[in-house]
Amino acid sequence: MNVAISQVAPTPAPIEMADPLCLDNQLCFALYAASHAIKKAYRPLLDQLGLTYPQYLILMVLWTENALKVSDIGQRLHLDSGTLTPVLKRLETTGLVKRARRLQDEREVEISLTPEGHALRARALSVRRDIVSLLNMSDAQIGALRNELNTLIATLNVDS
Amino acid sequence: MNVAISQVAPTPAPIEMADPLCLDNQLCFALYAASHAIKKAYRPLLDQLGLTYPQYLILMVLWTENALKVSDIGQRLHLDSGTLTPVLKRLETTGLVKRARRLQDEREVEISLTPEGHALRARALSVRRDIVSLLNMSDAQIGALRNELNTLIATLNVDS
DNA sequence: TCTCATTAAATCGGTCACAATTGAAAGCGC
DNA sequence: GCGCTTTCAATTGTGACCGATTTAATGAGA
Repeated sequence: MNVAISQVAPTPAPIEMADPLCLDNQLCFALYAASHAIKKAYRPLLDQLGLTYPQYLILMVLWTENALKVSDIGQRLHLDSGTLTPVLKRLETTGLVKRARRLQDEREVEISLTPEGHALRARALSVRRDIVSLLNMSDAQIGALRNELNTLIATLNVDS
Repeated sequence: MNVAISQVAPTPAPIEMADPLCLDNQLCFALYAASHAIKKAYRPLLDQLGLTYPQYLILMVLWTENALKVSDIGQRLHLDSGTLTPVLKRLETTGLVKRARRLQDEREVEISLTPEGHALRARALSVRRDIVSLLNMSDAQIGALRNELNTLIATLNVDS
């Protein structure tokens, strides 16, 4: 499509086929770009809820299992406290979650939803519907792709 | 798995199946996690080359087409100057690329590889080989997944 | 020629992401 | 009790990302 360089090409070198370092041949770049593309698709919808994408993921965890330790959330999202702590503080500031040291073990901080955080779930459902319709894929296709990716993730996480 | 086509049982489902906001049911999270997992797999290998993952992507573009404008690189990687400028400056600092205003249009900055930048390509080839072997997938499987993702990216980028 | 709009890159502010370190709390072995 | 190690969250420093704005150069029109 837009492969043409506007300038006069000084080197008409023949394109090597299946260049192993060509961007278009990279699964890793496809993952990178797809991840960014979907974040970008979510942004305008999540903006209306006052959420960023990582914040939405954290809430999704909490909507399923409320009152988790920071490390539990981290285990589900594959993130550490260095990433989560500041994001959780922002969610606390916007009034969607509470953070409290556990009495039985003061090292742990329990994250739980406020009523506002709970209430946001309903609006998040419509966000998800909008995204699914944007994807232009059947539920089966979505599920198949998701499973392929989950297999890949498992492979990479085992022998890291 | 046991998604019943039949009518809903008299009792409301004890566990809601196919929770639409459950993390494990999200394609978007699978993409997010897979993207992070592959970045993590690259990190120890790229560390040996003194590169970060985005820097590696930029070099991959330049190994295919040298001497591009900032916006050309941005178009290929789906990134803007706000992201690229600082990364390109770091690549300049480490001596892998040069940045120079174009004489015929002083608004444009041309990015080109230094000899060191060119030389790094050989070592990058072995990085790619290591990653491919880690994936535990055939070339055909990798290509198929890549194509699925590229289709998804195209869909999302059209109707943004 | 002199505006005026357009374009390209850079800048700025805010948010993630992660490695490495810190500090506090808990558990242990004696 | 008393050290020693482990565990958990927080902190720090670096490097992306992106939206919005700014600055400089170009091009078009009156």
